[in-house]
Amino acid sequence: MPRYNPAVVEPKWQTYWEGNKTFRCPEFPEGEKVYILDMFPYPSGAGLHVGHPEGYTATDIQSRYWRMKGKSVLHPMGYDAFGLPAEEYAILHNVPPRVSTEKNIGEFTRQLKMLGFSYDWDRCLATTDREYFRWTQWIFLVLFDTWFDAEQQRGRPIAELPIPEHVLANGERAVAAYRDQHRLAYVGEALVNWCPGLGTVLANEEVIDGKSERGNHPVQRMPLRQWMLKITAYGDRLLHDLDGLDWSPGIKKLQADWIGRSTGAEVDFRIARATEPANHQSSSASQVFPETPDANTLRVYTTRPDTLFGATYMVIAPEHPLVQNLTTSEQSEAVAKYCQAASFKSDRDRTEGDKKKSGVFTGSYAINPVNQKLIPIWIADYVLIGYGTGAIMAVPAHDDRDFEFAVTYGLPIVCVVEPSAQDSEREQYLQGEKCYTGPGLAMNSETLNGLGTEDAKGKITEMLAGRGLARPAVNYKLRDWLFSRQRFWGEPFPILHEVDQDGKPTGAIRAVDVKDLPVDLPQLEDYKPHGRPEPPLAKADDSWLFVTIDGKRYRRETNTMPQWAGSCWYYLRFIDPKNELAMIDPAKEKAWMPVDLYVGGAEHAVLHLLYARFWHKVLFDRGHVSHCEPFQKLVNQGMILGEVEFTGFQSQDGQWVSAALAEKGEEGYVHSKTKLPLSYAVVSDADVTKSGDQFVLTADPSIRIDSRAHKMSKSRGNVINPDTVVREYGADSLRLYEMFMGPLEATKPWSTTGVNGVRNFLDRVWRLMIDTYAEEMKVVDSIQAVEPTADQNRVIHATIMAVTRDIETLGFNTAIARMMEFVNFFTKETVRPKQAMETLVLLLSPFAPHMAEELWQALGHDTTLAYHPWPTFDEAMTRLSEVEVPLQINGKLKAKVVVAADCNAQDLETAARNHEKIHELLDGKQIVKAIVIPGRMVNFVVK
RNA sequence: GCCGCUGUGGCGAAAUGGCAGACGCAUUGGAUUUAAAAUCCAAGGUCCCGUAAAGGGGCGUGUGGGUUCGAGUCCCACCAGCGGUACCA
Repeated sequence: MPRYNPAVVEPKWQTYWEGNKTFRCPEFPEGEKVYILDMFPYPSGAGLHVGHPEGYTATDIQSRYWRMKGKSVLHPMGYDAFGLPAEEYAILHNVPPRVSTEKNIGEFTRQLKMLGFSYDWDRCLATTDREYFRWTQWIFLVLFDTWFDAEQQRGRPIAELPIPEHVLANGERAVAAYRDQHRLAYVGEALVNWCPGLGTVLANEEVIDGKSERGNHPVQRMPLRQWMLKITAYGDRLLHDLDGLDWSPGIKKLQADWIGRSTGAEVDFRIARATEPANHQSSSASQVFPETPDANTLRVYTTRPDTLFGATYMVIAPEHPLVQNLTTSEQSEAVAKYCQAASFKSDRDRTEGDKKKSGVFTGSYAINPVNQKLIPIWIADYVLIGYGTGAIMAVPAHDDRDFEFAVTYGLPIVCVVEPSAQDSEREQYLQGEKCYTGPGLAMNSETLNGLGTEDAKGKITEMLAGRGLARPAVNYKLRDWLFSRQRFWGEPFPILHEVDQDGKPTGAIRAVDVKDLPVDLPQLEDYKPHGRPEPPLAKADDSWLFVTIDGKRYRRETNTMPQWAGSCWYYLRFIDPKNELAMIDPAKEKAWMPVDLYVGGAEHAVLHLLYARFWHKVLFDRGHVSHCEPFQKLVNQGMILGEVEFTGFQSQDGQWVSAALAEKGEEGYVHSKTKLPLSYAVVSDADVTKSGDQFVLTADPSIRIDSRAHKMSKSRGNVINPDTVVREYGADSLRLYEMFMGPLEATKPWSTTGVNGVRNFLDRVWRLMIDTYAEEMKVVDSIQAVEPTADQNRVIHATIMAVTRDIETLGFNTAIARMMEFVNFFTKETVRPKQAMETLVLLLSPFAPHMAEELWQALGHDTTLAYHPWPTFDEAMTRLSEVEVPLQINGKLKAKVVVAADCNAQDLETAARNHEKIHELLDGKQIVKAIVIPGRMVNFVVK
């Protein structure tokens, strides 16, 4: 085999690895362990795209590297296969979801194996496997069996939930209902996102701009009884435990912002009734802040209690329970009209566009507890019923939204926080002409005057708390996780609803016994959604739907779990994938967890990672896992864009229009002056010239051409298929190219000539060692069993040092560059020490494993190099005996001098002064200072 | 609007505060070849002065300031592109 032919080499080694189970991972680590995990793919019908191998190659390099460093490496792969896209795909192709899913999994597996990843395939799993979702259901039962003890800040068994006296007094049913309310998995009436297009409800996280993330269908808000998971209980821990994780600050911030913890105070405002004097009460009757406000009290949440004196009106959400109560007869018509309009508005309408504030006056007033002033109560949809108390005190001087509303409706604006004296807009703030949201000194606030914002918050909260009118409060943007879906292709809930003789639910629920898990999906002819909120599982036969236990009749829960469920814990199952007795063997869990490196796309920054962390914490609280966080180090690979394209714009009559004149219109692009529609066309790079900092048409330089890479998409036709790349260049080239493109975390455009470039490098490596003219596999004659020269040793050791460091820091692009330099160097050497060649093969093996194995064999080894010790280096060998030191005058490079590498500062300075050119330049100048750094540089500061 | 990321040759990119552009693509020249492909070797930031060839000098990391003997790197302000997000009181 003379020439490098990946089409032969690659399948050969894939077969070898598979046949010898080269990458089988031991049950328990032997020595130090490392758990390297990819975000498992969703096996869509489209197959792997080039974004997948990017992260997978990065983890594969690390896995192979650590194996050679002697660690026990757990590196598994599986499939996240339940959920909407798979079901939509099955409907489209008119096959049962299980059939199409298994077919897609087969295709993904073929592609992953084609790329030579060193997974332990014996651990492969899919979330749709009955033996897998059995334990997903089991974990759901753990959630169902857990309540959150706010005092201890941890989840505890439901049996330990203290039952209040008054509940106990109401008997067994009341106690059961009380327990059900406190479970981490509970049924709640929630204003949900119902998506008729998909026939299911969606989590808040799955709704983008009032449309479904998947399919872009409109979403309506409607109240439905749904399974919820009490993730909010873990809000503080999910936030706090981010501190100890080795994640990028950006991702941590995304999670923190999503959790959205804010601190402030709840304050009660007494509603002014015509029948009682305005200052009837200035404190609550009991001097204790009531758990729930009475009908004459409007409770608000504020993060700025220091601005209470500036509260000039109040706003309640249109859905607020006090709307009726507060509306006076004169206002009732206007209020009814406004609230009705608000309820018909979709979330999209509410938030779209310029967000002009609208509202309506209720006719009622509240009493500001700090100064007894009467302030009007308004209704406006910029206040959300689902956050805080659904009501706010409006401080227009210090809140942008309140300011805008106050200006619209002519409400008073009173400045109570003094901006700094240096502020150029200070006067406008003080006059209430502009809104000041920063900190400052309290003013117009009686006893608070002169206090800083933080001090004022504390003081006023304390004062009002003493009168039973306020308490410190914490709020989260995070909402409880809506956990049920009305679709077929998901895990059934292991829950039974008791029914009476007429088949009506009694309200009692019970868990399916663990021994009866899994609850499998029923056989259904027609599992398609029908646009109504009853789940398709309700169409199952009675034999599936109804069960009788201990003489009681039950109907199964017919909702299914969302796609996130299976991906919340797959990393645990990889550790013990075949365990039939438990989710995981605790000893194995302890030995392998946590995940040491988790690599995947940033699109999972909030959803998957937050949900998985939540489940993990519950399992931790209940003693099933030993660490409180699952993923120690997280790295997000950047997106791979399509090839860079030059795009020009053309008007309807085919005339070129400069990109400078094109702007985005309602649909597509329009001419910025004439507003006529423009079409865009890809321009060949041969017709484009660079002019200044932009590109123009060579034929007409007045036409500017856009140059950029776009996201790969079917519609744009710029999708790169890994199969094609492997066929034309080989898997090793694909792997190497994706690592060479740039930093792992950066967004990078694809370049086919770039793939060709790394293939070229692999060819050079091949020719460095293999005699391409020989008939048989044979190394070149220049490879000899001799000691390397000093120069060769320097290159060898410097390369080992750099590649080792770069792999550990995930700097794969520079590691490859170092190996290229190595090859460039040794290509010129007529004698190539065998030891040097072996070193290169070992260094290259994590990146291009097929070629490395083949060369390793050609060099005379008869086993895989996968466990061969990683090359070591001697830093002393990397140093040159002489170095060239730059000489500067006033920081400007003027000359260079060659000195011994160990030359001390004094000798170096002397050498520099004696340098002919420097000597000349220094002549007649006064040297103020000389900065001399041995081995690096000399700088003379002169006057 | 807010948040985040990114601005370095024709392109992808390197560079513990110390020689900007390693490595690769594309380009150009040379060697080899009957020829081509392939391969090997070499060249190049830019402007100015100068020359047969040399050589010499200035300017260069989005813009403007600052810190420093010295800034692509640190600080401040701004601009542009990309991505995310949407009234959370």
